[in-house]
Amino acid sequence: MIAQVVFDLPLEGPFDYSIPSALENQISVGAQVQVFLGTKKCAGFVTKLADKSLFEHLKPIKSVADKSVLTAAQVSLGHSLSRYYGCSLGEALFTISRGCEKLQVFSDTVKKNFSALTLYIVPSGNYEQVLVSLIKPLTGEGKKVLVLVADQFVASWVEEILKKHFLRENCLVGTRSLVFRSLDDVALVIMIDEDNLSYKQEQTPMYETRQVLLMREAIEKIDVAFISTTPSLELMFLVAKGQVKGIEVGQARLGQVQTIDLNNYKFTPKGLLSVPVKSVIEKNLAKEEKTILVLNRKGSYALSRCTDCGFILKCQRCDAPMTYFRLKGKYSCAHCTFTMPQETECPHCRKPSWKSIGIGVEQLQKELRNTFTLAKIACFERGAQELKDFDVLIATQAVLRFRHRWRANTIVLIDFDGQLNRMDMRSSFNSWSLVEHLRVMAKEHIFIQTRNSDHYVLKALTQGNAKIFYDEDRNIRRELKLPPFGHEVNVCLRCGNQTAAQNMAQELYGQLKGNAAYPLHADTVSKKRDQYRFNILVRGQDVIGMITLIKEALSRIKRSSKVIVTINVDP
DNA sequence: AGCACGCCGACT
DNA sequence: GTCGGCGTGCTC
Repeated sequence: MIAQVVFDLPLEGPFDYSIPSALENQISVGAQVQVFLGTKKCAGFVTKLADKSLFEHLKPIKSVADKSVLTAAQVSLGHSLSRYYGCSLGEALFTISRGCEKLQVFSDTVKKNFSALTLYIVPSGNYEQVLVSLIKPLTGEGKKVLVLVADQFVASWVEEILKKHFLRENCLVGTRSLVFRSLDDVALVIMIDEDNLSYKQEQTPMYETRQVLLMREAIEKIDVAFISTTPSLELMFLVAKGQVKGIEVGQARLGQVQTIDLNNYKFTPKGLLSVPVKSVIEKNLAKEEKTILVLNRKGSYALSRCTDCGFILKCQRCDAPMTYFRLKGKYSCAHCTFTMPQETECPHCRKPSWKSIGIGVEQLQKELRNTFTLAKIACFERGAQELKDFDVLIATQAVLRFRHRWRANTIVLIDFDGQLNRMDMRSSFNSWSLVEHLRVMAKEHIFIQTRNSDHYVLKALTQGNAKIFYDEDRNIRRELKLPPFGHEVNVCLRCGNQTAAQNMAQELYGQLKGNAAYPLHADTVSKKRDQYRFNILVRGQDVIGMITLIKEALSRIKRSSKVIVTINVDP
């Protein structure tokens, strides 16, 4: 008997090893073993047992780790992950294994006869009743419930709710990697806010938690309940197809959304605050009510440039302009840690025609201080766990972490258009979803400053009608063959040496271009943290087919060891 | 990915 | 003469 073993490396494998008779009864598919790969001792997982090998001299398995045995279902999930996300089977299995490291519990297997997928749409954002009604029937029977949450803030909110209603510790609350835990003793998986962006892993394998959960459901037949304020289009599509049952719970309340059309205030002095917003802040100050101004930008200015020679200050390590921080008196890069001291003249031509342009938090702060001299104005800091006392708060969307604990009278979106007009297929969803979540925080009103009042996102928001948004966004995505109607796979090649990365990208592009079935285009040249990046985007219907195609193309070209290749499905 | 092997340039 | 740079290719 021989064992086929895979490693946590970008190597396809598997590698054959002989099984010493002393270890024979400890080795099974899913077992973790220690072996020598080349000269190094490595941990690996057994993926198959076979009678013979094509290799003549096999190394023996050195030892077996008694814990971290993967279940058959987890190994099966590993295959699905590696096929769909283009990582090696070993990388997939080690990702799964790390995801349940601290949580491996051995208890009775829960019998499952069928599975159900349900989406609870809760426009009010209050999930307490749904959570309790889902979990209550399962308590006292030794069955466990997994609750997947987007971040630590939602985790502690959910834990508080559970503590209030249930005594027994039969719920496990955790972020995305909890999706890999063994489900043998689990009766139900609840995924909260599946549309949240932090459910996407940004390292290999770049998985999407919702997708992994659906893969697991297909393999293991487990009940899954999604609870969301603004479900993703991907999930709504499954509801429309009848694969997921959709249930709307309650009505949206609070925050009425109103637009402030900036086109109507052309002749007011320039600044970030429109006349109606100023008067609302004033009213709130008089009533001692709080106002939150949302502006999704850090720093003062988007970029600094010379109005004479046109020179733009860029980061030394990245192909991106530097952001100016007026209060700190320096320029800082959004992509790395690089900073530079403030200049008073053009660093290139030394003329005084040196200007910083764009809008940001610091400018808004200055404008507020000048207009409302007596108000307590605070800025929401990124790392902040608590809110300090204020009358007017300037915040990025990170302020949403307080949405279940805390409310303001009025919320204003200062630069909604900047948000909406990003050239990104998800910018419409993200803008709409942001406001829908902010509604939970606003006691009275949400004001949106915009020049695009006719945009379907704004119509959906002001009319409080999600259907307007979903219908229009679905049509656009269908037209452009974007998810859920098609998929994108991005292959990124990065290297400190520009020509090395470029040559390999060119060669790979040549290999993929020949395959006429897939429309394809090479992407922009940019540099991040001293690494040059080239992207090749493949679009199509069948993800696994595209991944196979890319893998074949990669195996045909000669690979420079310095160039790092990453595959991102639906980035 | 990590490591060995191997083939060219500047040093005691 | 040797130390060490990194380009190439393999790991059962």
